[in-house]
Amino acid sequence: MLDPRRLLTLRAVVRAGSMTAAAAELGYTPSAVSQQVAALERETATPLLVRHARGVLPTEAGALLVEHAEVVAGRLARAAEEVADLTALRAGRLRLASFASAGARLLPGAIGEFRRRHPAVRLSLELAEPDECPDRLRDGDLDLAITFGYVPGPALDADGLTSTFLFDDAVNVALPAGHPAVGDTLRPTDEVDVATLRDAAWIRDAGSLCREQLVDMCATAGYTPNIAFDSDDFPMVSGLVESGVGVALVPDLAVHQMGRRVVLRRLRPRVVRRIEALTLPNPAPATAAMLDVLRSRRAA
Amino acid sequence: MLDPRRLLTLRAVVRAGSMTAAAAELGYTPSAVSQQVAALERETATPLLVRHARGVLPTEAGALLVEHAEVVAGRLARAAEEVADLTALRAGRLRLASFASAGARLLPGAIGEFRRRHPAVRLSLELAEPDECPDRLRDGDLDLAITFGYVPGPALDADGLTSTFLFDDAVNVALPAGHPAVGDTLRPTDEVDVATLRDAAWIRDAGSLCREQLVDMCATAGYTPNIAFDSDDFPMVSGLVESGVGVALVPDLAVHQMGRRVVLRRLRPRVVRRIEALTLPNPAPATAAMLDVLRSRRAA
DNA sequence: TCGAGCATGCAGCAGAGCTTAAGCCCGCCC
DNA sequence: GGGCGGGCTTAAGCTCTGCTGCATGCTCGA
Repeated sequence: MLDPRRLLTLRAVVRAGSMTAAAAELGYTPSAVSQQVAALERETATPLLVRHARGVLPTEAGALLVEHAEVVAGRLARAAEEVADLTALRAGRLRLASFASAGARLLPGAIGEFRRRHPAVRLSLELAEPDECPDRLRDGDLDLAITFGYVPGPALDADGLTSTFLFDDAVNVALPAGHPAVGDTLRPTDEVDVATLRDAAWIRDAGSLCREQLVDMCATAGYTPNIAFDSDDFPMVSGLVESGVGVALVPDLAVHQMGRRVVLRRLRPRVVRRIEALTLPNPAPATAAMLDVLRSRRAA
Repeated sequence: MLDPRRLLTLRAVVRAGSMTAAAAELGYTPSAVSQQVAALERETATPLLVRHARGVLPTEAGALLVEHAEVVAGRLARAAEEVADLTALRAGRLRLASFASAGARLLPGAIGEFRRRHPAVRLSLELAEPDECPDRLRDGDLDLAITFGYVPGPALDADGLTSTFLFDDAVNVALPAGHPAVGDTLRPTDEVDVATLRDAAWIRDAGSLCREQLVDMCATAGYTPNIAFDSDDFPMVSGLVESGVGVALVPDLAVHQMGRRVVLRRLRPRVVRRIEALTLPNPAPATAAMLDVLRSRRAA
């Protein structure tokens, strides 16, 4: 394969009409240009320029190479330009993933803000559970994932990834209005002790992290929960709670999906989901820009 | 503009899936490849690869650059290939020029031979007088010109060009059968002394070199020719000679265009046209190949 | 005949870029 | 769980490409 550097030098020479003029354009001495061309002629074993009193003219082979050099130069320029567009957020894509409740409550605002700032970036969003996100980020399937981890609870395996704390999402227990474990004495500000729910039937969020979290929480309180139902849909959970099938854990982010006859109370000991944005370290510009948006909205 | 070398390295890395594998392909150490990629990332101020336990994957910007690199690599390969085709005479063009009588007698055979040897080379031929050929060669309008110069006579201005002697084309005088300067005593092998044509009317070849040559020849013999007619068409010259308008100089190459009632005799002192092939020094392969053909036919 | 402009060759030097060696991180296997 | 191996990175050093500066040869125009 030919040396692209020399090919571009040849192009400059033919465009300029003389080695001296090309050298001036390229910021070299005529000697350097002459040597480059000579090397290319040696490489191709063909004369590429006919030397002239007033400069040089390309031979057939020279003209052929210049045509290719034009394409190469054009590509190099376009490549640089497009990468610059990418870094300046005048182009590019951002592939987001999030768990369902953040998708409904947190992201719409952030995405709106991002689109306002960087309208040229193509956005995509899909739902994904926290535990599948790290691998998909590492595989290059995703750029940024909104995940959560329970506190207390095991940390997510985010080795080699950068996690940005967004906020803590408090977890409530959802109870039917007259639940026996609650009685009539409950005041709106009261918390419910996990231990008092020992005999409750549980309606459990089917998300893998949430499944484990319920069991862990009850284990800490000294019992194994009686799980009556698994569901991944909060409106359905709401209906089940309302109709007295059982109680459920409902984080703040999903509260708006609960019917109004459901009673929501904080837990004691406190349980929160730590909401985070997960990215590769050294993220691409669009990803970094979205992190900025998320951070700025956390502050607000 | 981006460094094409580094761009191609990036391409190799992404294709290979790891820097180490790419280094092996390229014949470098992994360290060298890593430095190249790092330099490119510095140059573009953008991460191009995500580092992985089992190798690397391109980022969006990296994939973008690889696409461009593919085009560049393709062009470089095609360029090398096409130049190789040119040098191997599997492609290319050869622009010939010649004066009229060589075009009719010398070139058809040579061109046939050339086409047999190198059928892929596109040939073109145009008529051109010897004195315009050097400049057109130097300007790159022509690749090879068949020219002639009279001997004795001034040499053609072929500065900076290479001339290849082909053969000498003897010049005859064409006379009407019973021309007074000849009488009835002329035998077929006789020569005609230029001096004896002092009083002849001349029909002159209109080609610039030939115009001058007639005057020079007569001046050497001590007189100024009486020019009755200028023509650039040998059949017409033939007719004029036959009908007794005058005499004319006719080189061997044009003898076949003379009518059979015209008498042709060698001149004393001898006059020849030196037939040459004119090219640039260090000619392109197709041009060199045609020189070979011309030389080989000269030998035969 | 001289001077200006251009290409080229040579000597010399600077720096790009390679190699070697060591380190670190990650995943795997015993 | 700890050693191990594959892979990327960094630092130091060296090689060699490729540039500069200058002298030369050439052509053309005055």
